[in-house]
Amino acid sequence: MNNNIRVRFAPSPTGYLHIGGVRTALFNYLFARHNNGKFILRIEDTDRERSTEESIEQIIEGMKWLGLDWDEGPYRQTERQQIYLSHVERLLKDGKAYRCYCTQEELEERRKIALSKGEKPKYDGRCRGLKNPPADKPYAVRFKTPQEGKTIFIDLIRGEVVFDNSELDDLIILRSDKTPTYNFCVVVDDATMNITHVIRGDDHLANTPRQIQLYKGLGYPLPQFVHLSMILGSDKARLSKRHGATSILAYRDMGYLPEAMVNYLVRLGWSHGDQEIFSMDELIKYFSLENINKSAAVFNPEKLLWVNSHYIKTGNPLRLAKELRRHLITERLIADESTITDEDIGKVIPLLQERCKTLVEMVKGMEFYFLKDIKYDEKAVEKFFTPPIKPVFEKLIEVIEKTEDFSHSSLEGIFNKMVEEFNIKLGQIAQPVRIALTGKTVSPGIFEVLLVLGRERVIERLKEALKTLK
RNA sequence: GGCCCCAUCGUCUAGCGGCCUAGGACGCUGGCCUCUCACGCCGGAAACACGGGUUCGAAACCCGUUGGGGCCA
Repeated sequence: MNNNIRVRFAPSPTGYLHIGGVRTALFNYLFARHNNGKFILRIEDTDRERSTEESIEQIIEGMKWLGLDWDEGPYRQTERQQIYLSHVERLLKDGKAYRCYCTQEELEERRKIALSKGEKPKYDGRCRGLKNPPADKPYAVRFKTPQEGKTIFIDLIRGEVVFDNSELDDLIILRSDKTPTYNFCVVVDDATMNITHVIRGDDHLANTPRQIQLYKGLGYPLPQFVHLSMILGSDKARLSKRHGATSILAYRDMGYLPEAMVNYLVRLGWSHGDQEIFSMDELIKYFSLENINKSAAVFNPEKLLWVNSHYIKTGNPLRLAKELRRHLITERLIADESTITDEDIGKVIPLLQERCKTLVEMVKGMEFYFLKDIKYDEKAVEKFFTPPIKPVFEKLIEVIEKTEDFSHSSLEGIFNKMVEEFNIKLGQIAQPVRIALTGKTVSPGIFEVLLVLGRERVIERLKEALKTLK
């Protein structure tokens, strides 16, 4: 309907891309896509001390991995310094801002005094109407903020929010070192980029009245504001490293799928009836701000794991193979430049889909398929490679070698016949064979393993096992 | 400390004044299935923070309390 909608995700590149940030990005993205609007990526690297190129690369890598493609940007604040400075000039010229010659030390001093008297540690506005400004002293630029009345705005998920202007002080917009400040840059950026909906974290709610005053001072129309509640850790404190991994790429490396991350994160604060699983297309179709929850949400790793296992279970093997390749390489099961195809990798995947909750687990489970030499689990050998199994293996090799039909049903028939012949239970054959073929007591179904390895490798491995039996 | 925001099972949530003796999902748990491990299937325990109003009727509306979170330094 409205194709003029423009939203942005504006991370500061001072570390990795946080999953809280991802959720904010996702909500912006879905809102834009649902409304046929534009999604803009803007890097807020004003803080040059803490911003790094590496961090910018990580943000972009994370966004791409998740499939959150942007329509414009990435813009960078460091490339927009002139724009900020010209806006400062404009405010000075219009008499809406003034030079403040107070030093850090003086301000600190006054703040302490105010605090000790039990007063608000607010700037006293002493440079506001300065008649004779000192000629050569360094100065900051402050914005003249109204001291009376109220600033009222409608937050699209919280409703009316009211702040007393007396709470606001004259905000510094340009530091004495000529660098513009955060709140000022945000407003100038959002205004000049024609952002219609500012969708961001709750932590910016209290900044909004100052920003609104800046919009007014600069004569720009106000955007709509939408403040998303925070993601908390299990102790209800703001989610941080001490709650575990918070970097999106860390989750990728732990074997989570991007569709699982998106699906889990979107359900933290947003819902569509009782539905739990959503494709990206469904999310775009259903997403709306009205269904966003006001309260903060606790990040729950168990549920994320379940969502991930769902996507592993239901994923197309070829699609999973693409994502799995990265992990096979880090686990050194295939070489970096391996020519193995996704189709090849995809052959084993169906055997593991029901059994793995992460791709890292899947890689573990696939070792038997890629490894040339099987290393036997010691305890398993002790328990299952007992003398009575020797004739069973010998017979099995013989039968498998001469069977024409190397299929699931035929193999099942062969095993069943052995069960009768040796008067044992299926498990008593399956377990030793499993160990011979995979080295472990845990694996996919035994017939599936036989099939995926193929007759030659099966016989090879059974013979190898026989050697250890003596 | 001041200001702002929030409050349904342990967790994510449905609920937008009567459909609620509160539904779903994760997790937990009892059972079934079974060649291992899983998957799956059937069942169970588990919540409207508290106190006042408003109303014929409140989980839902208003006020307060408590608790949690955020911003400002």
